[in-house]
Amino acid sequence: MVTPQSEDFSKWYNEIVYRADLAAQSPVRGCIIIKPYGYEIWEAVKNWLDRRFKETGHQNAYFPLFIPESYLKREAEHVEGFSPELAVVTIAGGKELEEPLVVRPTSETIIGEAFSQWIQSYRDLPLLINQWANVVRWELRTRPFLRTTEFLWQEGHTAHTTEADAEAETMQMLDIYADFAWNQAAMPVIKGRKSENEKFAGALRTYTIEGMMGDKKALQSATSHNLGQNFAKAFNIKYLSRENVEEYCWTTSWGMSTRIVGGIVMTHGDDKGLRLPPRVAPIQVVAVPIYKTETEISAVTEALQRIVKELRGAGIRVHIDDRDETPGFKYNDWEMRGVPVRLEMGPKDLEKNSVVLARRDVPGKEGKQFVSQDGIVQAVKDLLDTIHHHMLQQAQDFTQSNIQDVHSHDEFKQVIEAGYWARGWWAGSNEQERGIKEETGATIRCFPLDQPGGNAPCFLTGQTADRIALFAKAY
RNA sequence: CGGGGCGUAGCGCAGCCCGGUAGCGCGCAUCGUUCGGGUCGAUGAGGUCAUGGGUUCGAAUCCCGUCGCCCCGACCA
Repeated sequence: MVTPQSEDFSKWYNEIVYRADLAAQSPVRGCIIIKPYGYEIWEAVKNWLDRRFKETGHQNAYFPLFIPESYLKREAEHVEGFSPELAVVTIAGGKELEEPLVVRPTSETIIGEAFSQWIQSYRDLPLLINQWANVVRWELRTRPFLRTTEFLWQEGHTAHTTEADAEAETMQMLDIYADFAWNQAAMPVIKGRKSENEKFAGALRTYTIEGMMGDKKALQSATSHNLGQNFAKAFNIKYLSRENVEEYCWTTSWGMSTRIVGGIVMTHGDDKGLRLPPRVAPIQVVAVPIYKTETEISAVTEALQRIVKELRGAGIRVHIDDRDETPGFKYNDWEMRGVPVRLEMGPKDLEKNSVVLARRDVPGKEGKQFVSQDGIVQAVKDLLDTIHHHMLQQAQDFTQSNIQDVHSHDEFKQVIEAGYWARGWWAGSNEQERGIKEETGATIRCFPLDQPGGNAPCFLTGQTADRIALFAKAY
């Protein structure tokens, strides 16, 4: 049995990560071993995103893990933002290095340097590059997947001729992330813009998708930055325009990381374990044969093999659990590991030409149904789809019912104190935003892109505000 | 960096106060049994007790130091 979410969410999360076999602790502080089952979820993320990146004209490349320390310093805000969490190599090959190398915390700088050489003319633009990589940030507090010292991600880096083009790229990638979250991971994230305090170090504007986890804390699930000309100026990324004038590029960067695996766990998991959204689940259907005698074993196995072959032929990811354990043990085991559909087949099914399909998202008898073996492929496909939508709907209901509108400072404090997200008109300063954080622990998660429009008084200052902000405690 | 906890079998822990040469549960292996919601039994394998030093005839246990990891905060994807 796992610690119930209601008792200690954090403890629940840790237990799930290890017991569902997603990851293991490593000998290195803050670093985890991503085990095959967890890595397969990441591969699902990766494969989907990679396809979308390529469809939208991006190409993959790979840049060095090490970055000359001086590069980081070329963009003032950037170095200030990242220097506290850098790992720096000062000795290599038994000798002290002339210039220390930082292990990349992100690659704007070294890619910016490359871009400055690659780009000469407006004909070279837009330049659309992505890299799949590991990065290192020496965070003070780590948690499996959500914040590890080393993590995997993709970082897109692009250069454009105009601010409008850069902004369009930034939004396009944000939309792809949101598409992934909603339609693959069944996470109803909210798209929005970061406040000045929360934006990426060195960016002009940062956009984010924010998701509500099972404990109502917010998780920044991906970000997309319009870097303006900040990095172009710092790294001399210039092009010659059609009019033969030298101009600075407008650049963007955007990323999603292995953090999303933690987000999936915390969005969907329950007290029986993990619940994986079907489209990212490494195993979509686990087949459990049921039998008593030798004759039954061969009969059931044979029929099951046939069904599984059919399902696999249709592109469904099926695993047969033929371990020498009792069915009950297997049910619990696969529920812990979050497999969306369990297919049971036993002697009774052979007689009736049926199988049992059990849904992970609907507990107990209610989620079980007998289905004819004829048309099993379509039935399973439909069921996986139904499960996806049901999980999305559940998460959406949960998110919506835990966001409260606030109109005054007192109301705000109560709402945050009670663990909800607060939504309210905001015209406060950066200072006042920091004050709120100090006072309640909540930060502006974003200014949602979806705004009501018009004006209303700021809940804190009473001044006329032209936009609403979402506040929450965050991971 | 502040606060707390923990290092003993693959995992989770007991033993330590009151020194005498290591034990329980799970897991693992083999055999049998069971099998539509965590079967049951038998046998067996597996440990430099984190590490350095000290006290002692004798240290997992007492004393001093070191290292590491985890959890809670501040920093952050």
